[in-house]
Amino acid sequence: MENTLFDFISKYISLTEEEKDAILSLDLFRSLKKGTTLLEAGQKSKNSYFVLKGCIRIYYIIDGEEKTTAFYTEMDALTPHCVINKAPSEYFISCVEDSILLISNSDMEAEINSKFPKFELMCRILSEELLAKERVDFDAFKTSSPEQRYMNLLQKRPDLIQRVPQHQLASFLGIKPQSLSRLRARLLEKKS
Amino acid sequence: MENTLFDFISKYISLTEEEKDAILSLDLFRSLKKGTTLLEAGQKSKNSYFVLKGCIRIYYIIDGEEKTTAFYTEMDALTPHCVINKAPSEYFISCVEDSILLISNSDMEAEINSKFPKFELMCRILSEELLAKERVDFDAFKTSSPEQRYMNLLQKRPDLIQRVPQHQLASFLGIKPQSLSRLRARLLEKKS
DNA sequence: CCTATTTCTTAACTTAAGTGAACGAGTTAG
DNA sequence: CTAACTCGTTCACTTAAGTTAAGAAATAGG
Repeated sequence: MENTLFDFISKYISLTEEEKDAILSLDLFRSLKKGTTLLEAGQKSKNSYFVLKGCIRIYYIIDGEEKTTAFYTEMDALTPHCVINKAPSEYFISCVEDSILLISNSDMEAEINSKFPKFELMCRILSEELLAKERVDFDAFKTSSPEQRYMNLLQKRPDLIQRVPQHQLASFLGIKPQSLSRLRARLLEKKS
Repeated sequence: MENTLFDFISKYISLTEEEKDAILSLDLFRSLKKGTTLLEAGQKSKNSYFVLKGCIRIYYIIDGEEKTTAFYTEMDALTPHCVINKAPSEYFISCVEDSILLISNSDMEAEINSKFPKFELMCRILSEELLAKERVDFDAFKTSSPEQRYMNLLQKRPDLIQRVPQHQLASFLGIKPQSLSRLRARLLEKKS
């Protein structure tokens, strides 16, 4: 489990054994049951999440309907919007599966960042990378149809289609569950 | 013009007069004519842009069609994906209007960041903010219809609708120009 | 000033997503 | 064990976006 974390960090900076021990001694790992809510809309929070194992999702409740917009799986990091803009959250975060997460809080991170420039550097590079990636994903979404988005997902994150309920996938693809069902039927038709 | 830049920076860190002079002495401001291409698909580049005045856009050419996915106006900063992942660009960047930009390159930034921790800090906070904002925008896009997206744009960036050609706005909203025309006609109908 | 081009709109038709409802399979709770 | 739910699928119908084409309006270039 620790390896997942240090493999991730090593993509950006290198840590000494002492530094690794210091991080582990903070005791930030948490095991959570499927369905556990990590953040609720309207709530304020300073917590960021790093997924070591499992899957968590962001969802909104709009007109009484759940709209899932993002999934985070192994090696994904997530700092909720409410932590950045210090306002109540617009969305919920919950566990899609039993998961093991690293949960840190922004005060602690600020302290570490100011003490260890190495860590600040990692955070900058990571955010820049994630931002560039998010923009490319957004662009791909804008320029493609639901069907193309589904096929793209099938290519890029085939695991998601297996581990996540269809109705959550549907809103992730920007459509209704019935449309996803129909779309899948249409694709099967085409293949034969 | 310099004020636009320093107003922006002051939201994150404070600079001494010497530091401001040092930045100005780098002579990074560029005036560009409407239509000027800043980056082409397939090309590699290390340049980042900060818009002091005017408007630039990102567009893809997919099946021979231009698809505009983003607009950057006054006080917006843009580091293209190809600068981050050091691969050829997937998209074009060009000026929608006559514009004044600050153009920096990543080698220079890396040097400045390592010399001035203050600057590194600003970059981290800025990227984190932009990432959080990009995610919220993406979420809003996923969870709304073209009509809602248009009305949302009317609220959040009314200037864009004035200064940008409709067919570029259309792909920005994820639809075809004809659909945007029809959508606008439909909305006018509703009002009366 | 006029032509060529680009941009925007309109229309008729096609295709696919939204809506509301119903059904069966699988799961959960009493 | 059964009743209540959740989940995925299907269907009929509505609505809106895609497509193709044509023409009007605005813009740019010679």
